[in-house]
Amino acid sequence: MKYKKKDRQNKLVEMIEETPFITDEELAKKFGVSIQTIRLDRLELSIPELRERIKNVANKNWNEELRALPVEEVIGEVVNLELDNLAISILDIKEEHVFSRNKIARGHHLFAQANSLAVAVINDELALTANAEINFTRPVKVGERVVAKASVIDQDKNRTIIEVKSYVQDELVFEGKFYMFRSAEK
Amino acid sequence: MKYKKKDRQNKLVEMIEETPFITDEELAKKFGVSIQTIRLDRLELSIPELRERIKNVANKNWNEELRALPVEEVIGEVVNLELDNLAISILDIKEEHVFSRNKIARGHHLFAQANSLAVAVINDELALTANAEINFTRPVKVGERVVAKASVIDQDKNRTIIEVKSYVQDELVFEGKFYMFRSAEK
DNA sequence: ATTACTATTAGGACCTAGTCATAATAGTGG
DNA sequence: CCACTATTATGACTAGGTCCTAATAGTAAT
Repeated sequence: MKYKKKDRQNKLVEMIEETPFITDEELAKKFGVSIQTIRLDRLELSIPELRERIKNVANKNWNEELRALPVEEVIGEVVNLELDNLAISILDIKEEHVFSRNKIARGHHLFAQANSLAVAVINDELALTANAEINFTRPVKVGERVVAKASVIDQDKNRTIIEVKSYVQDELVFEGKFYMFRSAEK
Repeated sequence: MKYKKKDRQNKLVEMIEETPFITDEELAKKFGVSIQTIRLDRLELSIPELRERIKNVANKNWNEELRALPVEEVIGEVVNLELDNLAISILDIKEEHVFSRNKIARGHHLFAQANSLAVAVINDELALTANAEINFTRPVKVGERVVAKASVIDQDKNRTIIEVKSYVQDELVFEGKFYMFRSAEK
């Protein structure tokens, strides 16, 4: 009974993350408490109201700085982007990313995050991966947050070399060198 | 004389398309008319209210995030599997696999097909990709069918090397060498 | 049991960005 | 001037909240 509040608040955070388009009223019903309690919880947890949450999700897609490349084409969430220079994205490893047997992330998700970030950082309509050398340096488990950092390390007429390093906390979990084709020269 | 009704409505459509997060009040100011006029205009043009517009953008974003990568065990359909020897899978490239701009398949899908096939061919509970060298030899377009063939080319105590070649018809579109870890020895 | 404290619930005033319905007024064409 | 459209005004109502105050319930320590 003592931890009831805590438990509820933890579940609340989870639930709102999963289905952010949920009203206080619906939440109150699900938890069997009053709307006021839900609102107190949100206040304590600094979770904004429904409309703000919707706006945030919508804004992700409408961020003017990111409009060079449609954001939905990047795996993970882009948190920083300087075209032709560097980019950073975050991918939270969830159940759907891992092998059910051992809860280790499937390689192709880490690859997808890195590869799509490499595409995003290139300021070009047509950016294609020609080849890549990649390394999975440490297994990533469910619940971990992978931060991928892409940086352009070489660039000539129509080829760009991009290095992507992905970390969980300070630990390197993936690194890759991507050789990309561009349509136009710089 | 300001804008005529028709003109204003045309401009209105444009403006809302450009900056969908604009209130009727702001629109009224921009056009120098009353809020009611703007609302009549929206009614005639069947443009939903601000909150609905935001919700639409948000929903689009949300759906696209959810379909980032398919969740199935193996990406593509396995048509042949001999454990510790070879495996073949087919992946039909659809709209959701390609860049909207040029209809070319995103590299990570080809990688995912190859990598998950490499995992599948290994007769082991725990098979992880350690590193890989990959080559995208030809862009794959929407509508094409990619056939991936994985074959074990070397195997020792707890490492397996797998070569995957992917074809569209007879054309090689992707090749990769995957260095995989296994938990148990053979 | 009394006090202290947290947790929960309740209520009201106010807010934004609308909806819908009704009515009055302005501007223009014939 | 009349008819008609366009515009504006007004009021009642809505969802999904915020913010503030106040009452009550439950538990813990003295």
